[in-house]
Amino acid sequence: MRASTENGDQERDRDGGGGPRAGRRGPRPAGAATISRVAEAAGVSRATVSRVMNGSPTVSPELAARVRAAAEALDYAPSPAARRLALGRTGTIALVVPDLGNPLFQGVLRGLSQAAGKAGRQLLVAESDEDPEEEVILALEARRNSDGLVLASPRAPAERLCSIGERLAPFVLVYREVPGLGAPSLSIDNAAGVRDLVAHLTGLGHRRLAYLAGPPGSAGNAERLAALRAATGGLEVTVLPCGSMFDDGHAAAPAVVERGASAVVGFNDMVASGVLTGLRELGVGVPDDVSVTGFDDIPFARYTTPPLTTVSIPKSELGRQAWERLWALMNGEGGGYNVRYQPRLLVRGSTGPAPSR
Amino acid sequence: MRASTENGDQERDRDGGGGPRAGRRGPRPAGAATISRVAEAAGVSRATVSRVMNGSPTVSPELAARVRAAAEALDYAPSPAARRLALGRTGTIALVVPDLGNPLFQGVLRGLSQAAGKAGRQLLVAESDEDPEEEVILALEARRNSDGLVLASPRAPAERLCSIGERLAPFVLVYREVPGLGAPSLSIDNAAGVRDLVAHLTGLGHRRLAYLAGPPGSAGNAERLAALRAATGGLEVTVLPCGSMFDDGHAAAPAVVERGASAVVGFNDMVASGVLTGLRELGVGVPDDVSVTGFDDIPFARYTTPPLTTVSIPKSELGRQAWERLWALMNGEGGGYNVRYQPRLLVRGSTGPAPSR
DNA sequence: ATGAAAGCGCTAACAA
DNA sequence: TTGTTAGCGCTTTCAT
Repeated sequence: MRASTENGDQERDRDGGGGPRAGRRGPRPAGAATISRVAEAAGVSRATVSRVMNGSPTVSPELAARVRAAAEALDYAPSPAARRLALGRTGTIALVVPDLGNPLFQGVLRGLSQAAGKAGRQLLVAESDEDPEEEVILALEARRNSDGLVLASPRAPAERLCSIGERLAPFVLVYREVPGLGAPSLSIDNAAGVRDLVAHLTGLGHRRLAYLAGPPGSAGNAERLAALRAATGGLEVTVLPCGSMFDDGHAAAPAVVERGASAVVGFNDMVASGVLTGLRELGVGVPDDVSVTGFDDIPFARYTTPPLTTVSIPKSELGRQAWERLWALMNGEGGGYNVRYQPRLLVRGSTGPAPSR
Repeated sequence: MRASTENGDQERDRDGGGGPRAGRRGPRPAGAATISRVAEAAGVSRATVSRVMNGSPTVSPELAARVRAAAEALDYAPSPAARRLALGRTGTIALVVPDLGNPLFQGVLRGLSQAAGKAGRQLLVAESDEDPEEEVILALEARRNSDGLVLASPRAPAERLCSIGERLAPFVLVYREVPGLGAPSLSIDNAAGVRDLVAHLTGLGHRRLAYLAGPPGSAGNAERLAALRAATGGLEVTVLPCGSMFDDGHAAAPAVVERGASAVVGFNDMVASGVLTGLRELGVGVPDDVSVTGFDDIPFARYTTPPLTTVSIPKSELGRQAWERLWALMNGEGGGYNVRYQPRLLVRGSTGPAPSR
């Protein structure tokens, strides 16, 4: 499957010891200077070059200068691959998410990328495409190529995660909490968010709600739905299967109307925006005829018509915090407590008093 | 800056040859099986284990089975770090973008991630935060840790890019074309998109346009603006400094009204959506009083009120294609021709006939 | 302060 | 078909 070839480098002979055999194949970037060449050019040992490159203070200024000059002249930079092997450290951390198209994960990606970047770490990203087993495989592989992992795995079964927990360490879990897993978890208090939403809605007089359900199997959806049921004791709640995308919400509009709900609670902002549009197309006024709420506060939520009432969650903060935790873990400090971020209700124009009728 | 420690592993002694010295420090994942241990357990040489792990057909079935059993029992997987060094190949490709929050780059990220993932490659991602020099530094570093690079670098000066072109190879450039750079480029024909937009608008009778300019220094903005000027011979075009985010567009609404433009051409969909909202807040009807167009066709553009007229560009297709090109390049096949994707005009509700007044 | 040498864990010529 | 051996390019004792 792999093309091989390449052999266009002759000039090689380093390795001071004058090894018995010489000619070898060469998967070398063909031109990259090595530590040996620099050492030779500077007239010092490889150890000294290594010391200089790593800023060890135990090198005489003269030598250091000579080495630096030689390195400069040869345009030398240490091979990351060789350092990985020698150091047993990759300088990289990994992020595994189900869907890079989802603003939730984009948020943690950004936060993590910036935090890790600032600390001089590289970031490996993998997308599981919502496949539970794929999440696990990718996590394992990503972890082997990095020093630590941030895992957003809404689908993989808890037991599965626990069974590989040790091989994943150090790692931190985001948007989910798995009891018994030995990793810190950064999650959202979905129930609290839903309660705020429901309180807001009932305060406006709404008694007939419709819930636009997220993808089945999503841990977030399960939590939000359960909280909704718990928070709406005497109320009528219709659960409409929906999804997580604009189009899913859009397609659900007719069903909402048919059920005669006065308020619809979307699984997330995308389905909420979708239903907003769908409702308008159906001639239903929002919020005059029906109120709509979202969840997550994606950047766009402020710009729907009317602007979406939703609960805000700290997406990129999760990424930044994930880095902090991971960093602590990688330094052998404990992972600290789990935290659940409390969402904040954002009342905007898409909700209003229930129509009297 | 780096905490060190770790030393909790004693049991070590491999290396069949019985080397003179023995005790060593050990940055080993503390527990990971090595090829030597598997070889020992299976009673074969390391070479044989390597062969089996790499599916070489030149191993007798018995041996292969024994090796596989031993590997399984020890829970062995080859060290990626060691393979990198031995093979001179990382199994990873890198993507460098200015802003992970921008749907344009998210699109190529997704396309690339999926294509590379399907091919069993890992993906390294770095964000330059719109800093031209940072783009270059990050690109260089990312490239050293990968086998190939996809670079979205709207800011870095062409000469700078050319000067490091060799060290970046193999790589492909997206959303930009740099003559003389020895890398294939996948870009968007911004001028064509703008022409379509202008034709559409003038066809509707618009004569006074306002352009909401993107960030200064953005290559995309420069192209779009130049094309706009070229395409609007006798027309009045006001250029309003704006930016690339929702809020920038939103903030520009008053200026649009003040200039009395009958149509506003947004640098991208985000500023267009922003101005849409801003205009409505000002009591200006869209498209009755003024028409608005965007650029890019981000997922949300269909869901604004009214839905945004824009030009669609193949964001994730760019990512997929980038992988194809990179793959070809990595196999020593030429990079092929540069391609400019032609955007497609999407007429939606945000544009209409110019008011007669 | 500097160098010699022994690996890190794997692959691939080469020999048998 | 299998083993031996020489690296890949770096870091790090240990001895000087």
